[in-house]
Amino acid sequence: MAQPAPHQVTSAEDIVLELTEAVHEHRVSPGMKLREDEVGDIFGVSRTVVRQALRSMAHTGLVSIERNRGAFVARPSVREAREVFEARALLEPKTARAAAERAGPRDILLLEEHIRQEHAALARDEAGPALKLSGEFHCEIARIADQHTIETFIRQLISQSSLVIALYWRRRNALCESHAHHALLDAFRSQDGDSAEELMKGHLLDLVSQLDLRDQQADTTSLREALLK
Amino acid sequence: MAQPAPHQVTSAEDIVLELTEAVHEHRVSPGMKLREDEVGDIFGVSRTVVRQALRSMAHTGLVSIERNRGAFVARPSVREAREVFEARALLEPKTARAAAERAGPRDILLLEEHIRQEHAALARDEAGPALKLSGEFHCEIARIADQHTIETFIRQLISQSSLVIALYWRRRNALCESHAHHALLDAFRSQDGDSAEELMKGHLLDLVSQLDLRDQQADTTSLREALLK
DNA sequence: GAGGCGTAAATTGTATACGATCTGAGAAAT
DNA sequence: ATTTCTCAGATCGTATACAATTTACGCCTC
Repeated sequence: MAQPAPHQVTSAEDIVLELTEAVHEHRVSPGMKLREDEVGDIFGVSRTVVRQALRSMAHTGLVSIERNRGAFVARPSVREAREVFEARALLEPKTARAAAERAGPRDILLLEEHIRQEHAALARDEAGPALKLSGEFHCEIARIADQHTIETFIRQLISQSSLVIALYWRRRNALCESHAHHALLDAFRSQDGDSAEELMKGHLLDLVSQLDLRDQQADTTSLREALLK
Repeated sequence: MAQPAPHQVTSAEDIVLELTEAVHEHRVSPGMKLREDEVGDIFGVSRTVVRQALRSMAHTGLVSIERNRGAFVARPSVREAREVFEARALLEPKTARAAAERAGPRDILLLEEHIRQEHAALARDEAGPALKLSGEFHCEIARIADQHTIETFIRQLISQSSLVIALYWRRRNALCESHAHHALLDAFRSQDGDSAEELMKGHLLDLVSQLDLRDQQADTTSLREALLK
């Protein structure tokens, strides 16, 4: 039953990383139950450590914990989905500006390599990994801006965006993405903060426009939530 | 030894609230050690629950946990202090705009009452409670803007600001604060988003300008950090 | 067959136990 | 006197044990 761990992990942080990657790659879906024993068996640790990891992920909004009922991969509501992208709209454009103005040759190379990997994943038709890479591109920009606090927030928002996309994405093509990332890279090359800020703003609007965020309360699991919340 | 809890608490979240309030009111100082069984004795719960609370607070940046060494009230570096206010500068002005445009009579009354309490605390010369209230004013604005995700971020930043102020505040007078809050309230009354945004921007710049953020690496505890980080 | 009801199994919440690591005081060496 | 070493006490990290709660299945009633 308990098949050996992906690679033997020891700490709670390792479990967070494994589970987070699984969410980002859409290998686990919103709403999926995360039983403590089960996760513990998979990674070869006791529930103590699993609980740490799950609570940690609850903090970043990837997991929602319901008392006495357990942990589930979060299911952002339409409203939460909107809020995530509104928060991104406040943080990311200005961060892209700062990053563009600071970016060194080393950063440009990293971003180029990153975009190459995105293309490669898409070429191989691996939607999950492509999506994860696409998110990491945004995190990378925050890192270049050298704003650790903001980077933490953006990471969190990217994570939640991954759930939002799983729930509300219209088409299956993520092709538009790479164009936007390419354009950003150009702005970085010429250290053009203005362009970077505008491009990021537009990119985020583009993403939202591809979502289907009409109110759709009724759902399999949401009855309980509708009555209790 | 173990004197009865402030009020008997049961859950980890209660401990988080108690400790957070203590930090906001500057009853505990940055760097203070938080031993697990000491905290457990105070609140009458086992280490299991205390650890949950401490890890939760580590996530919001109020506590820093060093493996095998324990939890401490966080000591933001000068750099982190700057980053906190740069993040606030990205989030709060636009949030104040949105709040001003949405604010209803009910919200105005709440803010008025809030400012009254701030004054009262200052009049009684209770610097701690006054500071806490001052922070809550900002949180209240985020709440009025009705952006839960952003509110969470702002709460976190306010918490950390509390630590920053404890470490880097120049004067002891927090008088300027209430003027700024009053001006914001006026903007809210007239639903003037533009003013609210500008006032908040200025208010934050004002706050930073009152901090002493010169590099001052050398410190009692920072030697370890300097070598390990 | 549909809908409650009750009890047993499953699952989470909390406390305790035990091993690992760190801290600090005192002795020995330079 | 200073430094280094040693060892006991203190503290943290993880696993396990037990209590509280929820879930699920069978049973009864209609």
